[in-house]
Amino acid sequence: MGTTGQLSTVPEPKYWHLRTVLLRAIETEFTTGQILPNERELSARFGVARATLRQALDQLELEGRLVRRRGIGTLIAAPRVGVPVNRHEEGWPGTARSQAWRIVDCTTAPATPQLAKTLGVAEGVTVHTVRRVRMVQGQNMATESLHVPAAALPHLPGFRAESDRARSVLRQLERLEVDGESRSVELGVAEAAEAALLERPPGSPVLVMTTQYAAAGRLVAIAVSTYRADTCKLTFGETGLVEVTPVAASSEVRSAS
Amino acid sequence: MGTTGQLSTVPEPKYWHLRTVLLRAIETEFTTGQILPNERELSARFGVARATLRQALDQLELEGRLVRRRGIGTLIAAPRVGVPVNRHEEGWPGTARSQAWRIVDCTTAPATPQLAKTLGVAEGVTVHTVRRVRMVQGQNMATESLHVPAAALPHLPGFRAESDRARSVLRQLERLEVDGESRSVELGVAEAAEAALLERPPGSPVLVMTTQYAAAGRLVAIAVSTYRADTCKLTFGETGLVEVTPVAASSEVRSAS
DNA sequence: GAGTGGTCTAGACCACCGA
DNA sequence: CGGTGGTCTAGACCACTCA
Repeated sequence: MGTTGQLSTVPEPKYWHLRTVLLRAIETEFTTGQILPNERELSARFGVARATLRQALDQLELEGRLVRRRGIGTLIAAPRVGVPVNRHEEGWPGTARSQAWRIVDCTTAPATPQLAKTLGVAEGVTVHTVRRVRMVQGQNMATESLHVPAAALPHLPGFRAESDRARSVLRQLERLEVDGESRSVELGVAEAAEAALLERPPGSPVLVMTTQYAAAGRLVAIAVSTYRADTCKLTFGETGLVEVTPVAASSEVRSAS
Repeated sequence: MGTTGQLSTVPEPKYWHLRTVLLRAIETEFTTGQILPNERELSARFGVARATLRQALDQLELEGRLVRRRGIGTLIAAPRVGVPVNRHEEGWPGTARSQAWRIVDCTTAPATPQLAKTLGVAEGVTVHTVRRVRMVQGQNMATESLHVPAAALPHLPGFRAESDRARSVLRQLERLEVDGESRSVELGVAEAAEAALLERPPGSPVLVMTTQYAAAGRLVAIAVSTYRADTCKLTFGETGLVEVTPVAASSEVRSAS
């Protein structure tokens, strides 16, 4: 019905058509880990400039279908890893498989205006910040900055070595009865610091998850987690249902009807 | 010497430095909706090729800071809109402000192999697919394909007009006691069909949310939702906590210490 | 050193928008 | 119409990896 005639639409850009062609090739003729022909050969084979070919590869990389390694080549990416982000499974310190998180550093400093506003505390109030990295399948998948107002942890022992203080903060947080959490997810790019921890170049796409933790009706902590968008699929499972097979684009599912 | 000190780190790429400079300018000298100087002037002003400038703008657009409109110019983007994705708030048909969803079409067809596998049904089983569009603040923010095996809706009335059938499917689904849902979120790009519905060019970044709905321990529906990544921030709120002020990159928060 | 992807250039033409 | 962003080209040089 409402189908806008394909007739009136301008010819598809070359790079988009290329992407589609390459995607089909990836799905039918290549397997995970395999190396594509190099960019100069591909661009010659398709009769386009290298920049145009790269535009197509950029798209496929954003979709998580390709991984490009300097000095090596362009590889078929493995399917994205489903990463659970439930508090009681993996998202909260000390619970279950918490060894997946590695503490990077820990600072205790007055809240910046921005952070104070986000935490709902007065500017300059002391805030503990624990930064850690999440490893999944041997890879750094995410970095997280956990911000906790010192006032929320009344029984924190005195000064210690940085790593000990980090552990103390996490332990104290565990003891609080966290009774609510609110999350948001949006697209971002990795700045220099995160990029280094994630072993990716600056500007790499990431999924930024912001989690607010509440205890006794008050906000006690905020975590800003940065997940690699190329290899991660965040999973919010209440109960373990069937595992999700990638359905690809919904339009593809539909178009098969 | 051969030492790998920070000294030897390669100079930052021009486009990345440009991005940082422009980001600072955006935050300090411009306000939402304002138009940046055009690309040719900016590239001249910074002494780089237009392609290099565009690479910087691409990054900022991916971060949701800029919107580019052909024939108009490059505008400062409004902050991302927090879009609730709770079943009981907005994510489920018929509940509360469901008028935010507009039905596009509805098909009833045998399941493709891929869809059958995802739904956990036999291939070729009849499946209803309702496609709809979610509007927020007057804009199309997401498209969704809701797949429901016909067997899960035993009391569906006979043949009807397409829009009536769509409504029947949604109504029937409401009556089921949905007792669990499992979600996943990953990065994707809009294919032609979604792109048109979202009023964006093909290849635009999107957040793909896949939701499995269970009733009586069985999987009764799967929804594949495609949210505009440029303007959306998905919010998974259990309880209405404080609204999340964008914390920006976690590293920025830290670096202020 | 040979081969790879990453960056950058200078220029061209196109599709779209508003006056 | 003139101005905007979108696409595409042909070429150059660099940083990285591996043999």
